[in-house]
Amino acid sequence: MSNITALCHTVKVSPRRSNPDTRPALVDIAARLLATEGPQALTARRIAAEAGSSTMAVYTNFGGMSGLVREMVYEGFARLQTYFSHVEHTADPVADMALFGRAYRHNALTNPHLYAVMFGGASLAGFSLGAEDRQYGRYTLTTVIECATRCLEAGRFTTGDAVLIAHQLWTAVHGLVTLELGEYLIEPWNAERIFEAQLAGLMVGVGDRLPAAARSVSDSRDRLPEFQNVNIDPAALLDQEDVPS
Amino acid sequence: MSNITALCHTVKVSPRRSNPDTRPALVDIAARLLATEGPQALTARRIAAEAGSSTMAVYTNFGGMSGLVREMVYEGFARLQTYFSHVEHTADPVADMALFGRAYRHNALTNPHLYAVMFGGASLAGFSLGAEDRQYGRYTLTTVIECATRCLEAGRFTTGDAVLIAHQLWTAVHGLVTLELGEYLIEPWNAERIFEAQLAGLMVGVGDRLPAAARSVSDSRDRLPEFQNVNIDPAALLDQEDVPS
DNA sequence: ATGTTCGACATAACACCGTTATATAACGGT
DNA sequence: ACCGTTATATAACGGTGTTATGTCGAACAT
Repeated sequence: MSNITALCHTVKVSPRRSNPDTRPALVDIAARLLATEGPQALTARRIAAEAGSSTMAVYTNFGGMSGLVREMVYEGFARLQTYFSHVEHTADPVADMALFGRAYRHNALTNPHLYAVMFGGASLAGFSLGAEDRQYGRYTLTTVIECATRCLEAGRFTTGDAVLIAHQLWTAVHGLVTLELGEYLIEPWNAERIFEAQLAGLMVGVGDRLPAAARSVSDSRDRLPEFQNVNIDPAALLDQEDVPS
Repeated sequence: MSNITALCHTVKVSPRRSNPDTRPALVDIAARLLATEGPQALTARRIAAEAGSSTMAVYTNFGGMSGLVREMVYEGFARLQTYFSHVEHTADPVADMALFGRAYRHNALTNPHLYAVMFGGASLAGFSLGAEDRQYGRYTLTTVIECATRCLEAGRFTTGDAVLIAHQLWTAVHGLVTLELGEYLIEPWNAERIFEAQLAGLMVGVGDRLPAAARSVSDSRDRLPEFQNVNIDPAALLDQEDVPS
């Protein structure tokens, strides 16, 4: 009797919660393996062995390897967002804009494998992100869009709209960073040159005056060392909703 | 006796040439599978079954799957070079420059999987290109560098040098195309807008006057339909040295 | 013309991958 | 205390690239 009522009302009867420690531990191990040994080390068996459990832990906690690399992508965007949160609003919005580009590149060069999973992920484990996952990337871009808006309001940028300009910065820096990360494609010293030229050229291209743009880009370079001290908390993943403590 | 002399002189005794048809057939099948069914269909067993042979054919002809995808990369750069060879020198070098960008994007959007292998190849079959393979990409870029030189000589570009400008165009368009190919990252209509803005902004950013740059970019768009009729010869691979007939 | 030889190809096995079926054990609600 | 549900372990399945082994055919030397 009560069984039937329970079935009709709520089916939550008596589940067994998974060990709350294993899930973050798996993410942590996966992130470490990805950073230290590259994508080929990111296998279910390896991760399970490293965690002292079986491969089933990956499936109960993430539903498969796809869910785990999805978590990696979230982590990657979270780190990018962390860097973005460290660029302060100054009196020179164009310099702030350039600093966003530098933060983006700094994040990619600091976590190259993670960045590769974020955007080249279609190949890893035959996994590709869904539409809803992509929203994380677009949410990250809103910070840059706001900065572009400030540049437009300040009269520094005169061409295009804020969304378009933010996308221009994104695609340009992403292209450079991607080719920079792929070995033997661009020499490292050349990448540095191209990046600076790309940054200054973009500012001029969207309407800023050449001398002012050059000065802003130069100023933003002086603010780059701040990112060296940014503390990336490995536990500060985006999936904090199930890690309440 | 003569055995010893033969050994000392030339070791070429009596090899069995591999069937001259199988190697191009495998490349052709691989290219077709990649284009029609994507990277996950690019397996040794599948290719061998399609060719009616065993997986060993891949190893005798290419030394493994790595060699086969290397051939795919060559094919990809050859197609890009084919498109590049179709941009003619006009009186407006900036329009030619912009057309190179359009040719690059057209090639990537026409052969998306091939493009992904060319630059995202680190993930496919755990294969990454070597330094010598990368030279193909840089050779392809020389055409663009020459065009940038013409722009500089014409006084249209005033900032930077030809190599730097060509790299700026490459990285910018590559970044846009990469994000455009990754699904759900950029809306298609937005990609079009960003590309046009990227193109015009780059020209202005490297020193061209805004109205002239806008006109050149617009003119280059009118020349784009020529690429629709470009005939990509599937047999015109870069490894023609061993296909003498 | 004939024998020899060496490599291309086929078959089957190996090691590894992600995934899943099954059994067992541990937890939460009644 | 019981019982159901679910996490976990073990082992297996189908798939991958790769390799060992054997066969056979084509090209050279005689």
